[in-house]
Amino acid sequence: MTSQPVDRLADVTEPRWLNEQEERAWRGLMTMEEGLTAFIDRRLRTHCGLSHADYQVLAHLSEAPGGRLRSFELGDLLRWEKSRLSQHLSRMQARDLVTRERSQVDQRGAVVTITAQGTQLISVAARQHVADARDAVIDQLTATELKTLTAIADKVRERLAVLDPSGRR
Amino acid sequence: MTSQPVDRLADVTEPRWLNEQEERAWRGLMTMEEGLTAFIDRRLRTHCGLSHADYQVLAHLSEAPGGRLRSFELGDLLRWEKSRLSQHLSRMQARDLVTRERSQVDQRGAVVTITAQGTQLISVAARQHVADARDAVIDQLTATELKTLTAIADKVRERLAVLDPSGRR
DNA sequence: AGGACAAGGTTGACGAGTCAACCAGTGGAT
DNA sequence: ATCCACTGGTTGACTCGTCAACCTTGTCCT
Repeated sequence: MTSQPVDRLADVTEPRWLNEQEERAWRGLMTMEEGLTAFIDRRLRTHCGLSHADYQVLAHLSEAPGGRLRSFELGDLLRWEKSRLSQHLSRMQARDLVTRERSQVDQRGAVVTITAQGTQLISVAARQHVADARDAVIDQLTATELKTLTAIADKVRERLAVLDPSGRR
Repeated sequence: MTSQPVDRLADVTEPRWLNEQEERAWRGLMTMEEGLTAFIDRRLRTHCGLSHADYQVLAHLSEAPGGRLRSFELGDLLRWEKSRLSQHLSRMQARDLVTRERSQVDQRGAVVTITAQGTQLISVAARQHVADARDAVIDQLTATELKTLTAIADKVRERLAVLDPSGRR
């Protein structure tokens, strides 16, 4: 629109674009991500009646001692906004997957507990989930690729923590 | 590659759980995905006022000859449901990022065109996007990792196409 | 030509996520 | 004891994605 002093804004106006190899990697990653999340969610939904979000909530609860967690602990594990968690738990409570009570220790707080039905469901869903994970990803890769993938994920997560410390919360 | 009948039956009751290495890879991948999509979307939103979805629409349009595409072509590129596309385009049209007209060739169809403002915005956003992609992922990885990542993404996408042919459409 | 069926899009209702505002309880400082 | 900031959670309004129903136009078959 308006003419600018070129040198000062050099990297704003002309960044280092991706070369062919980088472009392929980036597009591939984005497309894989979209496809994979859609796939996982769809399978869980149609085979178990759980969304991926439901699954994650129940998974964390079922791994916790007594199948119960404080709301904020759950939120930290999931890295969800508190309002999202609150609303989601309301819906899950209505479906009899979890219960909520006031904490005895801290009157502000809520304790979330997985129900028998929730426990039942997550046990089926976990089998489905691991089978899908194998089928779509894990079993498709060599041992080397698996190791590299882990390394990549570690690096990126670490980097994101630096770039975006708030990280959705 | 595919499991035998016997395995399939066994899978239902007691699947092959993930070993430690596999578990780390899978959890790492999931967490990276969530973090990365959140990051990309947040940056685009706060720096350019575009959601990632907006970005993808405009990117495809700006790469098309004349900055225009039939609705269904756009849908195929994005792999979006047609209703999602329709609703999203309505919102983008209201924000003066695209226009829609009836196709002359096929009276059923719509032709979507990027506006001047849309062109302006995508050019800024693309710079932001590539900078973020570098910063969070590309520049963090070695050449080998980048190559392996591409290979992994290719394999997974290919596998997903087999497992989930509908693939969100 | 006529009728069935498919293709391209739109709409409405609903489930889900985000943001900002809010409320109640907690825990210091003074 | 009182004031005040912080923490843990909930609510309401808005945006976004999905599903099913629907309408119009094109296509094919006879």
